[in-house]
Amino acid sequence: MSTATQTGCPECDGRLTTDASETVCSDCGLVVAADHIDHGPEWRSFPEGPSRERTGAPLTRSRHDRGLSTEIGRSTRIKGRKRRRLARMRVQHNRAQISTKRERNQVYVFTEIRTITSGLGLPTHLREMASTLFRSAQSEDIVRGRSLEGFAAACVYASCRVQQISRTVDEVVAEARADRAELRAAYDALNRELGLPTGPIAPVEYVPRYASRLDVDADVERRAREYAADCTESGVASGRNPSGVAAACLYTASRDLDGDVTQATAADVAGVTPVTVRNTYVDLRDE
DNA sequence: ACGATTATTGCGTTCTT
DNA sequence: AAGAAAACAATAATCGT
Repeated sequence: MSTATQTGCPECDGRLTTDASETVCSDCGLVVAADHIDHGPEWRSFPEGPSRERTGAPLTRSRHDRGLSTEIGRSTRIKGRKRRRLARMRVQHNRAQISTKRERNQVYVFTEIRTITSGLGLPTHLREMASTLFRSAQSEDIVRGRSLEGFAAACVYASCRVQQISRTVDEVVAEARADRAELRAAYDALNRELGLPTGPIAPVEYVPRYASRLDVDADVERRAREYAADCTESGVASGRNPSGVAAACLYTASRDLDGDVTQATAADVAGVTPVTVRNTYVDLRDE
């Protein structure tokens, strides 16, 4: 799903490779399609205000009923038949609560998953996978005690990992209502309890996207892809942040061909530091 | 919880203009 | 000569397992 070859690039007739969010020409680097905007849930459609939320604040994170629930009290002053009727009502009410809580959580998480996936320009099937993942999480009872926001983000991130689609944690968090810690807590739980088949993502998967952000020539990108493949081969990439490796490959390629990419700018698009780029660059050279 | 990678910071050096 | 970029080093934070 990561590499589809169809008709040629409108610009130079080169090969088009499609990653989850962008269709990029491998020869000239032209980004053919990169639709990131979704006109989904309404709070996202309102630009910056004091708060994007239209509803009030008292929704507590990580309490599964989100702070909104109704209890039927137990009064000692009511006796007899009336009392037993109340007890029955309480039982039924609570049962109803449990199922609707789940549903409410689902609706909430699904909409959140939707805004994240569309913000990242991820395809529909990935969104569905993320949603399914959350259902599994619910039925395995691992949601309790962790934030729903974290799960929404984690389900998206996990789906990317499983499907070898290159998105960093930071990129996901940027679109999500969760922070890094929440994502990780949920992601760890997901991995532990569900045993996801998540391999590391190959650095080469990051190259096209970063290449277009850096606005480098097509031959630089092509060379960077070769370097990325080498890194995976030779073990330079193993154990390292694939995003950083991709940045180093782009830097090296650009340097080879007298491009103007500095370690700092390469590091910047990949969300790593120049030091990281430099270290991988050195290792890449010595191979 | 551990070991390895990465971030951060600061600093003397090399390259560019 | 001045400023930017690349290099190096030490410690703190974070990641993958």
